Amino acid sequence: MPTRRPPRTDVTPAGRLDEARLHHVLGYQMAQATIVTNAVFMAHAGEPFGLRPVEYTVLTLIVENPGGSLARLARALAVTAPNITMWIDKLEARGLVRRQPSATDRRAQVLQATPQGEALARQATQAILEAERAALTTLSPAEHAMLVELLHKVACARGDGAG
Amino acid sequence: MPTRRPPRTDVTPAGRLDEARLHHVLGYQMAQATIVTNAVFMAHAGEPFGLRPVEYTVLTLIVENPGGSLARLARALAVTAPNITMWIDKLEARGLVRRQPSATDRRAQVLQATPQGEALARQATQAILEAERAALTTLSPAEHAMLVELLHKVACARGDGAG
DNA sequence: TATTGTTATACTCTATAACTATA
DNA sequence: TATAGTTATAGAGTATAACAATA
Repeated sequence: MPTRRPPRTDVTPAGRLDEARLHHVLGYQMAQATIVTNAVFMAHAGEPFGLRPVEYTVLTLIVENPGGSLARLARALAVTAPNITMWIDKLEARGLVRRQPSATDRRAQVLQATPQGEALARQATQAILEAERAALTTLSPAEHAMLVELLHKVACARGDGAG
Repeated sequence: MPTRRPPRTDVTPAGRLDEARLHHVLGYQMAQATIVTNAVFMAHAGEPFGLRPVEYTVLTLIVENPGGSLARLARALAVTAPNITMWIDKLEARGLVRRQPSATDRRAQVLQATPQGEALARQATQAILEAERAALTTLSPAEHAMLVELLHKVACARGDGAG
């Protein structure tokens, strides 16, 4: 007679550890899922294109919002001003984005992606979308789409007392 | 006549930036949502109980899996061995967990939470669950539960070619 | 030969403080 | 007085390499 094991539905994906109460903590599940999405990003976009997650996000937000300032970018990503300065420095040194003086506010700098930056962002996004779809066969297309929307709703809770 | 603004459904929660293509990148939405869950954790569990996110997770996994090894914990959290050693050092110095020699493997150390560690983990989990529920009024209870399950499915994709 | 755990070390990333310039 | 951006500096966190002990 084989050893009986109690049925388990709550386990960590890799470490085979119980997570009975932890299972319902959203922050914990976010961290565990981020392990997967980070690995997908690094393998299919980060390493091929030489981009860190933050660099990719910053670059793409600039591509999709030409003419934005560094301060607005810092708020969007919840990072500090010196931090954004550093990442823009790196992207500018690689010729992916450009700083230009704002026409309306002489304190501010306006950001714009170069043609190379736009091309890189487009290729990276394409690669990530395909890689995520391929990696997450555990989710149906409908579930995948629903997850994205639910996460967006969570993100929109920002400012409502969460941070 | 007021200035006309084009209707926008895809914007960053805080920075008011378009994210048309970025919107469908799961890793990006994960990062944005993590800003919220991290803030909730820090405000209601991290600062009150003096716990970093990793510390909370490590402690709770030990509470729910007494007798596990450091190596297994490292795999569960996808962190390196020296990293786990450091976090266990900190938790042990605070009297929250204990290391004990394994009875079956003389290389391994077995981890166990102290009564104080168990109490702290229980209180912290309670606080997080309540705080997340309170902060995410933008999600219905059903959506909240579904989000947790979808994230769990994503996390379970680990090892299937994602990392 | 692989695995467990530790130490030492370096690197990445982030945060804080102080500053200039402009609103 | 507040905001935009930069610089300098310190701190947190992580990774790598090398090692000892055991499987």
